Amino acid sequence: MLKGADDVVMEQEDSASRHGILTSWDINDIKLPQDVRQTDWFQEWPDSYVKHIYSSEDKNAQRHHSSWAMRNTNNHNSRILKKSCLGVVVCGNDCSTLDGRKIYLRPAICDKARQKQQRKCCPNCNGPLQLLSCRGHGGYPVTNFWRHEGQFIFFQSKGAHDHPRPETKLEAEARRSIQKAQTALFPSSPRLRRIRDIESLTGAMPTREALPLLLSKPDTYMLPANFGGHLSKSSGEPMLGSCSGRPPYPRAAGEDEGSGETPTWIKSLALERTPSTRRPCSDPAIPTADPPCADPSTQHILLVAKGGHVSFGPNADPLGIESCEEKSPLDYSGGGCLPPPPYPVPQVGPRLLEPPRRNVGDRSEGEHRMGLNYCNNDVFFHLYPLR
DNA sequence: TTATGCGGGCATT
DNA sequence: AATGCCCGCATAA
Repeated sequence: MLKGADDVVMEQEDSASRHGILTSWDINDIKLPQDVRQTDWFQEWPDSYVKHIYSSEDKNAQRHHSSWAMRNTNNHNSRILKKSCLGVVVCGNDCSTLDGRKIYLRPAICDKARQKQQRKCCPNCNGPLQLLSCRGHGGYPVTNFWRHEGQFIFFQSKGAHDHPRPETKLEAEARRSIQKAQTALFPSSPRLRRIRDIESLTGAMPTREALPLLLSKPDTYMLPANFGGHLSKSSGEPMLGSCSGRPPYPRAAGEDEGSGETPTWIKSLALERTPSTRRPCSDPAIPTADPPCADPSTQHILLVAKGGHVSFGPNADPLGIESCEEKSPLDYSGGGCLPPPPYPVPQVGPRLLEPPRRNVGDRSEGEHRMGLNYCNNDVFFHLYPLR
């Protein structure tokens, strides 16, 4: 990020003005423009210092959605909703699969759920998970502001995300649905429940053979048609993560280069339901080889590629994995990745500047507590004897 | 159970 | 005073 924030803003406003888009406002202005000629498509991945004006009819804007993991932040201003980015959950081992995919999980928005999430293990190498916090706004998390004014919803983003994109909200929701289906299919036992915990967290999926069974509520797994745009209103609305990926005529401002990055497994689910229309979008890169960090029996996991793609490992036995949550910190030299690094090596991006945070030692999450997330190798060795 | 929003409160600048 | 963020609470999905 070599450009200054002001440069970025100016460039974007130049670009926006060329498109006849009104950007000469700030979210804190007493009066916001109401002579808006054109509203924006909903932006799934707003980044940098962008502004958007959405229609107040836009469901996603109404809900202040984002595919970034944004949490509410109190700014002591009830008129302007402020949200700050939670970053992305990565593998503390910085493990990769054979095809170079990284694990980028979506941090839970709810504090309690996020703490629970951080006690779990990497779905790929079983190493510790690490919350990579966002520091894209002067060392602080990127902030998004939402303000409802008249028939418009004004959106402003401050800061450029300095971390990879997490899995989308849609993927997380689909996972939860699948987890529910699993719960219905497999009556609870403590062991199964813990397995499901991991699957819920990581996106681990049932075997493909089992999927049709689990897709008993097909609509649940289809992408919501209202997530991704609003102008078309009645039909043809671009879907978040849909195969079409992009709106038919999106605005240039804040163009979302990632909107076409459909998670492979969602594509696969869509393919299962609508093969004739979805087939051209299928991703041929669904891995067929074993990922490097896990026993083949555990590879029904969600893998997120560098570009945000998601795919599944080959079929797996859902009983082949055991949770290591809430175990004492231990060396994880046998933790799936062979050979493992001698210490966690988060390398998602250089962190040259410490953020101006206070009471860092008191913080209950983020990089500083990754040491608590290590897994119990006794359990792990039991399940994954060294070859 | 989790996401979301609100607002009190505290520390820092 | 502005800002950042923690926390608890309430509500919705």
